Amino acid sequence: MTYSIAQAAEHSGLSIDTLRYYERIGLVDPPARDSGGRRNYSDDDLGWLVFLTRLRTTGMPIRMMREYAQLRHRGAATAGRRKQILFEHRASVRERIAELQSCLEVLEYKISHYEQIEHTFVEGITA
Amino acid sequence: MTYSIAQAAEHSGLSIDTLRYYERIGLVDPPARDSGGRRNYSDDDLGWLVFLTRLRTTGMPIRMMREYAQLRHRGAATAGRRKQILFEHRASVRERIAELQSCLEVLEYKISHYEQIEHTFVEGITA
DNA sequence: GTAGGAGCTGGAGTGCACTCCAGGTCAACC
DNA sequence: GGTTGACCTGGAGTGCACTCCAGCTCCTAC
Repeated sequence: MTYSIAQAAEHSGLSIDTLRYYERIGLVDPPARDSGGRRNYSDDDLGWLVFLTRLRTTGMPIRMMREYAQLRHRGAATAGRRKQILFEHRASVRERIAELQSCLEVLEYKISHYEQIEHTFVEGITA
Repeated sequence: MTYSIAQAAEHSGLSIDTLRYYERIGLVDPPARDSGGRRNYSDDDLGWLVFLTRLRTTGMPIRMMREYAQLRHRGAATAGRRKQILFEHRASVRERIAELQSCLEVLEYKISHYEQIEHTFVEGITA
């Protein structure tokens, strides 16, 4: 099964321009082409694209994704290093979640502060 | 108690340049100045700066922080709108956390995959 | 009184990750 | 065979959030 660039974009959630951009910078291997020179993405290509979007969503910088892509290209011998990258990235994602949760608490506090103001205001009216 | 720009930077975790930049774009009110024209940040100024860093950490875009800052400047009448902004932002932070957590699962899965490869490899050696 | 260091200003430059564009090709349908 | 629409290329442009710089002033300590 092969997919046009529009279908690959649809499936991965990336834009067509971003797909071509990722190819240019070496994040994805150039996909096969049809007789007219158009890209034909394979299921494997799509799988990799989807994985990339996960890494991107978690804030991995493109240069690190590229390093990972290049290691992957060099085969099984690089599995250790790839695992290490994911390992470190997992730690940073966990940190990020913790950071967001702590900021969330500040937000909760502020919101409750506004709710208290509103409450006081309503009491002021009814009193 | 007042603070130099270096102290304000230290306390807020923002750089000196960023403090001046935030002032230029209207994110923070111009602080008082000493006789030599140097900025003197008050405790209130620092509190606001710290709150801004929380919003920034959670990914609030600067234009939204600026809207909030402007509303704040207009006083109590805008409290409702400010609360609404925080409310909506809280929802987006929660979504972001959920998104990160779901990507974290993919990462866990990938890492366990690499661990399985290593395991197989070790078995291959010892067998 | 001068050397050094912190701070000042307006404006230019940076890095990231896209996003858009002009001008072209190609296949299919009417 | 002409039009339409998807896709192609290389390269330029965008938006965000800083970050850096030159050239200056001011205060302090020697």
